[in-house]
Amino acid sequence: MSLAEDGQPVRAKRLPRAVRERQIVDAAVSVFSRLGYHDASMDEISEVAGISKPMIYAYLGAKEDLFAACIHREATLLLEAVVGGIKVGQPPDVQLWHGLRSFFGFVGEHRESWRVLHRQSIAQGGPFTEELMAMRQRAISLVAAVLMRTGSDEGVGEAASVAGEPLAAALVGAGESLADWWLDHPEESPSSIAARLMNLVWMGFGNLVEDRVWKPPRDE
Amino acid sequence: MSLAEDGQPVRAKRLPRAVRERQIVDAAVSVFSRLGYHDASMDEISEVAGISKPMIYAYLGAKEDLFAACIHREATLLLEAVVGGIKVGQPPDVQLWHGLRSFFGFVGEHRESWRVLHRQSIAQGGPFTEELMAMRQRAISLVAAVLMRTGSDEGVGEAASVAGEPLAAALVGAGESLADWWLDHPEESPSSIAARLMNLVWMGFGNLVEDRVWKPPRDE
DNA sequence: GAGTAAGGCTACGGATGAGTAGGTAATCGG
DNA sequence: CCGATTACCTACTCATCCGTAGCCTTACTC
Repeated sequence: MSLAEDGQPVRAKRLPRAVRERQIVDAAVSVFSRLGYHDASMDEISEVAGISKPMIYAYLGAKEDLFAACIHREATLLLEAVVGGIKVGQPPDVQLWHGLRSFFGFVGEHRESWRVLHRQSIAQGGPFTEELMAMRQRAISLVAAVLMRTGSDEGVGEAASVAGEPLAAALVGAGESLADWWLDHPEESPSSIAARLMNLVWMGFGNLVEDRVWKPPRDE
Repeated sequence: MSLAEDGQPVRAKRLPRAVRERQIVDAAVSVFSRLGYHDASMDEISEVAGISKPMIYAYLGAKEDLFAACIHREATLLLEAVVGGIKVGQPPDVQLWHGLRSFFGFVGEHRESWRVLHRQSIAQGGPFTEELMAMRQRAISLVAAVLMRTGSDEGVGEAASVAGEPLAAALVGAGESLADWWLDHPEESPSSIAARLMNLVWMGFGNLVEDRVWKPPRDE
């Protein structure tokens, strides 16, 4: 238990429910990220949140519910960041570029969120996967829409239009694991990571080995 | 406890240690894959293996050791499959194609192995990640070597040679998550999955949206 | 400034599951 | 055929940790 300097037990200051809920989810994301779902104990989360355990149960329910709340909040934030980064009316490669930059920008600034979101929720399976699947599906649709827009503008080829969704899935997957890889190689900048993936998926190795690379437009 | 039809307790038949160890690891892979590291209990593994729990401890040590043994065995098998699938002396795109096909072929026939290897070991972190990292690094080096060979043959461009390793990392990552995606969309064939990734990383979207696709050579 | 609702706490029950102690039966070298 | 070795088992101990019962205490409300 926490004791003040005079040895008296410390009671947390009274705060409105909304604020506490935020603090609790913050703490939970941090602990889940560091220890994983199972090794994270409700006791530790409550300690990090600066509050006692029964409050978590009162506000956010059981451990599963708490975890689901984490997933949901972080997924929403991530998607908003990516959607917000894309400017309509641009050519598709530029849209893709901005989307990737927003994505890696978010992951770079919220590594803990990403760790919980991707690694943990995938590994747990069950009810958590659904939340993640929903987000991934939205991301895939987004990418597919960008590609299809190109198609309708310029008369897309048969192969691409038929395979739009799975290709988008592959790209989203590539982004996910490159982000994972990045967790373990944190020295790179978000833009440089985004550029790597952009070159890989837009130009392809076939072009890259002959030094034909993709470059962002002037205005960045 | 297991009882025979006459109500007598059943004692497992005596078998040499090597055989039992194999059975135990087989059972462990299956249970870890289905339930995840933490929810898998040693009791259930012993039951699936058709043997009692102390035998596991006697032969393979604690739960962590058992899991590490699973990772190690499956990783070795996977890498051997991929390396064995690549024929030297072929052009780089064909080598890549064969490597991808072997990879997805293995994952398709050993979904349980892949689930343990990738999803579980990544999520657990700690000592298990190392084993996986080592394997991934070997895969990355392999891919990088294929790309670099192209470079020295045809005078590779500055961008590609500088970025060889990270690009290979991105490709390996893309393969990993496409395999993960595949776990949840099992209706596709291994070749079709491999072809998707091949097109994505070799041709790039830039080509695909204009219907320029990559096709395997005549002899498959 | 009493009443009350909402924020906060300590301390425990109960389940689960890792790991072990200590003993029995089958095989093998002599 | 007889130790000795090795395979194998049942039945526990002990720690961890989720979730809750029951009880204070602070701050608005009239």
